[in-house]
Amino acid sequence: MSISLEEQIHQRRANLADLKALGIDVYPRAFARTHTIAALVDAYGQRTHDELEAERIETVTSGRILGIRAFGKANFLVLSDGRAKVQVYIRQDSVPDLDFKIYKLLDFGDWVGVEGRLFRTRTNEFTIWASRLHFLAKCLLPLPEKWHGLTDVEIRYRQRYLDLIVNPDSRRVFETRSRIIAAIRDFMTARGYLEVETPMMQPIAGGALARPFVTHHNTLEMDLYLRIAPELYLKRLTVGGLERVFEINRNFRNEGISTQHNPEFTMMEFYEAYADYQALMTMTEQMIGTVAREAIGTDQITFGEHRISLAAPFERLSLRAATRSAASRQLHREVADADLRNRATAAALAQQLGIEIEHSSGAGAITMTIFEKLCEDRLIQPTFVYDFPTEVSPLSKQKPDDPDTVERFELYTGGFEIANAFSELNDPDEQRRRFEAQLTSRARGDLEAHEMDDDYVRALEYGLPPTGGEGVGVDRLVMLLTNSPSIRDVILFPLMRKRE
RNA sequence: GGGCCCCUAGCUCAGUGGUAGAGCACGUGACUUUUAAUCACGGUGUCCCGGGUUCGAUCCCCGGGGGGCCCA
Repeated sequence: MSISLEEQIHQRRANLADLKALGIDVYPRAFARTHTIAALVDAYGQRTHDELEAERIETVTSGRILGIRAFGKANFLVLSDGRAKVQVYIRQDSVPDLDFKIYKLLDFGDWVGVEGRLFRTRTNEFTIWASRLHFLAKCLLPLPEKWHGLTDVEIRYRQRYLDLIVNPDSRRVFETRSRIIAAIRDFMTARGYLEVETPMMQPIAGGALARPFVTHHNTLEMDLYLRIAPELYLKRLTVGGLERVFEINRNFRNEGISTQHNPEFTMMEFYEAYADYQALMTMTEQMIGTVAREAIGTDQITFGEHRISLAAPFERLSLRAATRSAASRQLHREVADADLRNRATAAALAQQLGIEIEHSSGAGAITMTIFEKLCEDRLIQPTFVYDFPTEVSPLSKQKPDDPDTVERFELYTGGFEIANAFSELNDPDEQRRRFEAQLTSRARGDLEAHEMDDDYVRALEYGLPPTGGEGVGVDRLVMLLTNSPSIRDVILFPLMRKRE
């Protein structure tokens, strides 16, 4: 009697041993098939019973057993190649004796190859009438149940292979993710961008305001950071004359984990000489719509309870105006632009709104905090929020008539940020002053403040042309386009605590 | 880091202060076009871990672990 898990595994191992005893190679090297299951279903799945009988189509295919219906001398397997399923009919008098013995030793989850003819059963099911059965690999552990599938999110993330075996929707998310990245790459290369790769291990973690992971190179005896952004290296390339560059790669930020944050995440970051942030807004709304249409066939999406249009043009909203308007509504009085530009009045405003702020925050950081609290999760339709405080944007170029404000925007959709862009600061003297201001913040205790990067300033001294740059959060874009509520649903192996 | 919730069979889930159940899966048998196959028989377990209360804890209490959601 095989009942407990141990006994089920034992039974499967016994079946494997019996297969070996039949003299077959139970771990064969290769298997030549004429069709994948998906190709079979695509090509012939619509054929009628009479058409299949007339054409007598022979096929060789393979997959994992996801169903066994046994009737003694007439048996049915359901095979899956992950994208499609097909039924296989195994009659004792239609296959060699050896193959029928193999059939008797099969378990749910095993990999097999099948040769046979396509037909439709009495119940009109598209089926392969097997003439040969080949054993390809054993599944030694019982799989999750076929009807309810696997819903335990912890197992889905830790053992993604099980999720992929039994939850076709999960596989579809990652197929869509692949198409999204391909569509982004196509969009960029079609516009003359060069795809590059820059260091993931950096001696100075620059290009963003975030805490880095630290690592160490043994023979160089050098501490290194996993990059928080590729920004400063990509702009060095623009200094070097690469006028349009992009990189799709991982960033690492040593901060909290949430439905919108994984410590490692994928960014598409690009720089375009002679473009400013206005040009990037136009390009971004084209890119998002194009990628959506290419990856999922439409720019009209459902995200949770929302219907969202990703068709250009997107809404445009000044950061301070959006913040003032939300604060005014909540306090039932008119909040002035000046209130956001002075630390004392901005701090007072935050207090009235019941929003906590950091001691190291100046007026700009306080404005950002208020914006994030009051506005961010209400920005459901794609919206460019533009003109950020200089204080929180050490790498962005100021507006010509307003040194407190930089030419920067973030794109919000579905209630979260999916892109961040600006006209790049290319004045080396101003850049050095900004880094020094960041060092002051750091001294006051802001662990996310930017470090000094002398070589980057030196690169600017050689001359960076007017340039616009942007980072697009690929994982979050995938969340939107696959209607996934958590970033862990679009990352194959999200970071989890160690087990045991 | 804080709050709330969850952890029971391989999976999906019930349940109880008296020693644990269902469906699927699994085993045996019947069945040569079934399809969540059916029928008969069989019945799985560190009730997340540790401690406490109790005659007795899977259940109540305390601590810990892992996960989810919300907040930071």
